[in-house]
Parts: sequence; structure tokens; C-alpha cells
Amino acid sequence: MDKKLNKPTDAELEILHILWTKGESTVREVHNELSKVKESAYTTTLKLMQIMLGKGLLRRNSNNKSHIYCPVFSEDDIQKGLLRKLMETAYAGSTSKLVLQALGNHKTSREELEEIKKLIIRLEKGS
Amino acid sequence: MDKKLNKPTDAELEILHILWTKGESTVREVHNELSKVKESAYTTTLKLMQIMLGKGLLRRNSNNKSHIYCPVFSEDDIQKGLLRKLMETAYAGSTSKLVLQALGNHKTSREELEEIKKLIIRLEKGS
DNA sequence: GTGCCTTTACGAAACAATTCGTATTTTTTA
DNA sequence: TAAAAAATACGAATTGTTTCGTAAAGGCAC
Repeated sequence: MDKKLNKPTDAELEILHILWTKGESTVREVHNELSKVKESAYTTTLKLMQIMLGKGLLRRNSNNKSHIYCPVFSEDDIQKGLLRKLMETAYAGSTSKLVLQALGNHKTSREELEEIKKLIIRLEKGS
Repeated sequence: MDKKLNKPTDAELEILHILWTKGESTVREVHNELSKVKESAYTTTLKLMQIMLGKGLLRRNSNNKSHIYCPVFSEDDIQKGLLRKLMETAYAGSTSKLVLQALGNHKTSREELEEIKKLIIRLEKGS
């Protein structure tokens, strides 16, 4: 899998979010969702999705009266790609620094902390 | 502080890394370091650093024979800015998902895990 | 079928990031 | 001080992203 595919631009990420949340959709449906948040022309959304198709970020089904698009990659895959890039370019591979900053600067619920602690214990056993 | 300042581009980040590591430097010194990793013209490095000066990412001292540049923001500040952006655009604010993926997909030493666990315990007491 | 509305394709403008060449200024050195 | 070398400023080409207008194609109602 091409590295580039895991690194969508910001505008592309907005469209992916909608498709992950609502499932496969037409350009019209995506554009309607997008319109709730930001103003833009219909053809802008169309063009973006066509470009994403060309890049291999989206697939589409042409059997219907209008094309139906869906993401090629899962949200997890894209997140991991972006996270890896941030790790490499900004943290020089130091996972713990990133994790400590994430936990220190962003609110995390007690349940989430518990879940993370469980994973750490599991990792410590496994290593 | 302007949000934009915490989000340097990839090329800018490479230059910041050198300045954080080696301390304040001339364009020549930065370019020599950069040359070890990638090939590029001296004037490319110069132009980039001039642009970063204009953006407020770098300061410079003009008293000397050649300008000496240094970062305006610490590595921590820039990391936090980039991390916040990734959290907002890709993780919808879910810290735990990011942390779990970071720990799950990147190697972390036993010492680092211990450090993270300590922070979690501290956070749980504080909340 | 004709007209209307929607969808599509696509060229191109606007903008930003990156790159480098050239010309000018400054410093060194012989 | 004059020539050579280094540093600087800056215009402009290149590439990539985002934006939209226009024109063509497709589907629907009558």
C-alpha cells in the first residue's frame, strides 16, 4: 500500500469523516453534510471526491443514477498513517513523549485512563 | 500566540530540528546539516529560513558577519501544536484512541511504559 | 420527444509550499 | 584597494491543494 494513501489532506479528511460516519454516500449527500459546517460550492466537493478517487482514497459504484462513493481505507488505517508521520517528523520516534504530552494536555476520562493502564500492563507482560 | 505558528510545514520542521539540536546557527551551518540528509541548493535553505523569519518561526541576530538564526518556539510547544491539530482533525478529540494506537503500534521501552503509568496514576488521583 | 433539473467532467484560477537562478551586498584575502 | 569568495535578497518556475464556473451528459415529468 502506497504511503501517500495514508496521508490525506485536511479537506480530504473532512470528506472521509463523513463517509466513515454515514457510510457510502453520493456527492450530494456528502456535500449536504459538509454544508452544515462550512460553505462551499457543490462542484468543489465533487472535484475533491473525483481527485480522491484518482488517488485511490475512494472507490465508487456507477451502477446507480448517481455515483456512490465509499472510503478504501478504514478510519483506523488513516489515523495510524497520520500518527506514524507525526511520530517520525515531530517526535523522532519517541512514543512515550507523544503519549505523555497527549495525556498531559488533553482531557481524558477515568474510564479511558483505566483502559490505557490495562494496555500498558498487557504490554509489560508481553515484552 | 497565533495558531499558525505552531504548525510548521515539513521542510520548516526539518530546519527547526537542526536548530533545536545544534542551537542557534547560520544558514550555512543549517544547510550543511541538511545536506547530510538530502540534496538541495544553499539558496533553498536560505529562502526557507527567510520565510520562517517572516512568519515569526525564527528570530535572527544581524550583528555578526552573517545572520545567526534561532527558533522562537520550543520543540515542546511545536509538538503540542501539531499534536493538537492531529487530535482535532483525525481523532475527534479522543485522546485515549490516539494513546492506545501509539502504544499499540510503536515500540516503547519498559522504562517509558513505567513513566506513562506513573502519569496515569497521578492523573487518576487528581481527577 | 422536449424542457427541466441533477449529476458529471474538466479547465483554470487562486493560493501555498518548495525549489533554484541571478543579481547585489558584504566580507575576506592577497 | 582590488579581486575572489561568501552571504543575502528576491523574482520566478514548479508542484500540490483548494476553489469554482461552464459545458456536456443523464434522468425525469409532462
